[in-house]
Amino acid sequence: MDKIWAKAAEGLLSAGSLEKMAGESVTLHGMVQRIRRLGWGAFIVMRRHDGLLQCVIGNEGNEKLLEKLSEEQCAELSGTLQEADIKDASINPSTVELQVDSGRIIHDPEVRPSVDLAKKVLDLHIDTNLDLRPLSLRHPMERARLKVSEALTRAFRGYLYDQGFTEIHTPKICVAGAEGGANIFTVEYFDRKAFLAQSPQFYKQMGVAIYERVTEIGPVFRAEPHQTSRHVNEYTSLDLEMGFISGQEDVMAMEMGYIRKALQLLRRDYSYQLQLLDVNLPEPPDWIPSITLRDAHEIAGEMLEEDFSDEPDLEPVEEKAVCRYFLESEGCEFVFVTHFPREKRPFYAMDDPQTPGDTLSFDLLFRGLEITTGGQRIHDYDMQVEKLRRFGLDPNEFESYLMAHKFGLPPHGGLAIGLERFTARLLDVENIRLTTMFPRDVKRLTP
RNA sequence: GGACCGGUAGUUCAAUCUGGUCAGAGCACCGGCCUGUCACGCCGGAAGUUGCGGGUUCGAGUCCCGUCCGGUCCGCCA
Repeated sequence: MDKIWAKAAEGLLSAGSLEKMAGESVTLHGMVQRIRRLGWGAFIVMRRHDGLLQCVIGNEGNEKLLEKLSEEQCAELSGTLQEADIKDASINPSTVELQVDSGRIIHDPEVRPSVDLAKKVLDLHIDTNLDLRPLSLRHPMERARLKVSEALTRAFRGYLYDQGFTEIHTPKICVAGAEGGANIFTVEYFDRKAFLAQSPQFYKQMGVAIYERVTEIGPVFRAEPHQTSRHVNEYTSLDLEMGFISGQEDVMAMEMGYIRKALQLLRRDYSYQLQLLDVNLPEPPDWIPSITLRDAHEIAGEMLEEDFSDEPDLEPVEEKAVCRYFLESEGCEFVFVTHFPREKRPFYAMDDPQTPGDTLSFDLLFRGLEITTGGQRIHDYDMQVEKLRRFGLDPNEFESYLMAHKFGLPPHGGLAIGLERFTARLLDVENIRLTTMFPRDVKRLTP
């Protein structure tokens, strides 16, 4: 019998700890990001798990290594960590570099990279970038984007856990769709047809009666044949649903709390990525303006000198105009829009008793793009059955869902944030495919 | 599903409108030089069936038709 010792894991060096190790002898692994050869030797920039590290190697005694060294090799370098004056922090966010004594190539790639990963900015056509995703994501700036995306999920988990939410995992293979309108993918399920989840909505609502507050981070699938920079057919949804709310404002406040947390976490733990990507991070807001859809149409109408009052939803140009208005007037980059008409919202949306025809629902706009939809849901069984009928749906087909209502549900509401969209607007990236690791769209199923 | 745009070295682009020294540049690559670079620098070299098929023409990357592939935007939505 062999034994795997838990403490063995502690022997793995992290780049974060290297700064404190100046003067020590270490052996480090990494992949060769770039090589700058000079007459006396070379600078080797090693790509490691959380950053880059400059390594200095002289010719003497290392002739063979230097001759064979090339990009994307896996290498092991031994030497002394020493203080370094690094001009460009994107090369090395640390304050040390490795003075190499010896090294070896652990693995040599079959072919050289077909794109120039050593460039500071990976200047690729989006199509080339996506086709070569396993390679292009190795570039420091490309992988930094997904690191920011990680921060947003970390903050979501952490904040909601602190607020008493339970993280759940709901099925992605379903018997029916939750969202009206959006097309749904069909899959073969043994001898039956099943569908890919468009949203964890039903299960979140059931979860409210179980844990009172639930959250899920998971994939959702939309079979819409759209071809735009803000749509993909599989994306990551940051979901929450909470019981005993007094109104949708409670849900909106919870979202604000999360956003503040996310921005604080980014500032605290992701300064390397933010600097590398030259991110203009918003100040954590103390409040966010909230307007009705009618007001939004009016504001957009004035900004664009066009009449939107008959539109049931916000046009993309309106989203941009409304955001510009509140940035200029209030200095705020977030805007809530509320009271969407009944026909534009799913059957589980609570109707507003004050303004017939409207629902207690909201969107959150950020930098010109809708990144969230949420609202109060129907908790009363009779009310839900009646609304299903009004939508032309058969309540019998929603029997397992309606069990939640039938056996009692607290007043509740929730929301869903599009992770890739939030990340893209935060980073000022035009196409959400670039904030998706392996995007799925109408044309793309690989890599 | 609709509208518009594009496809030229490994890669990012120029030359297309106005057909004729128009097969060009940067980076990557190969060779040489460089004792601190940091998107290193300097000198030299190799690299393209201009997506594919057809047509017009003395001549097509360029104009026309077809076809394949892709992008942007709209409907819808996160």
